[in-house]
Amino acid sequence: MPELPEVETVRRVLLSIIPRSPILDIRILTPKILQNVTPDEFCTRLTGEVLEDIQRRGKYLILLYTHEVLVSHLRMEGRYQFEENLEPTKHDHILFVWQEGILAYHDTRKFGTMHLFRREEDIWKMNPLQKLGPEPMDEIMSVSYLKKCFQKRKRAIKSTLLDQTIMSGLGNIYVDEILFRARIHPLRPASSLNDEEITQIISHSSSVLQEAIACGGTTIRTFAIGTIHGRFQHELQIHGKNECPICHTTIKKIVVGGRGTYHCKNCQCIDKSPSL
DNA sequence: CAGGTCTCCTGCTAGC
DNA sequence: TGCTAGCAGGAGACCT
Repeated sequence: MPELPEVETVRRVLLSIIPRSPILDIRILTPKILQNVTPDEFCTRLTGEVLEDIQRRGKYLILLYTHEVLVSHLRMEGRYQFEENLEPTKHDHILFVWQEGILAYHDTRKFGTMHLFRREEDIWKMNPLQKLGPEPMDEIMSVSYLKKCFQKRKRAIKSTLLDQTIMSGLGNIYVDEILFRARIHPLRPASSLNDEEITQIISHSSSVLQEAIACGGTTIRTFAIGTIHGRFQHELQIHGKNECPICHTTIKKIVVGGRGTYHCKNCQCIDKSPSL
């Protein structure tokens, strides 16, 4: 499933393959993907537009066209595929048509979303971007910032790190990896973390994401984004594993905030006393 | 405001 | 072999 590193990879690939010519036509096969505009409005406003740039914030793709901004979230299984001659299948929902070919938004579970804004609108003050917190590698990310966020939160650190309004970009798999590297139990109340542990979280969040971005960029086929296979899955230490790579204890899978959560009960102690 | 639960959706799998 | 119930999960809605 696409998380920040995958979205960043998609951003780079889309930048390289989307034609810099006017969109000739748009076909909406599944209207529910569109969040804040009608299908008619979406087609009218984007037809004739030319892509200028693509940005990313957290897991959102931000496509800047001449007069419009398309904000796309891939959720679980969303992906884009560009082909010269594309015959839509049952999971293709939105088609962007150029002289040079067709870009299809493909999403088996239809969880993905698209928002459309005008360039003059301040998208950072509107949903869904307005509530996003800083990314782990942003300058304003600091121990004092997170400490303040964690202060009144008694909920599990795992759930807290998945909250995109506090820190954006982390998904289920990466949070497990970060907490394992930081040796923090996923059920620890966020408010119980000390400065040293928060420092560890920031540093591992940043390094896990950057390693994953570096891996994601290596195995892309530039002609079809639907077939990205990142290398980072081979670097996972805890998520989906059976045995702890450090102490060889059997890894526990529990449910935290409704999310499958892997941790080593030996290396990631529930109380603060060091277990190594 | 914090936080828990439900919802969306469909492919996959465990169990019969 | 074939069927079905249940599960997975990001983020927003809704309730306490």
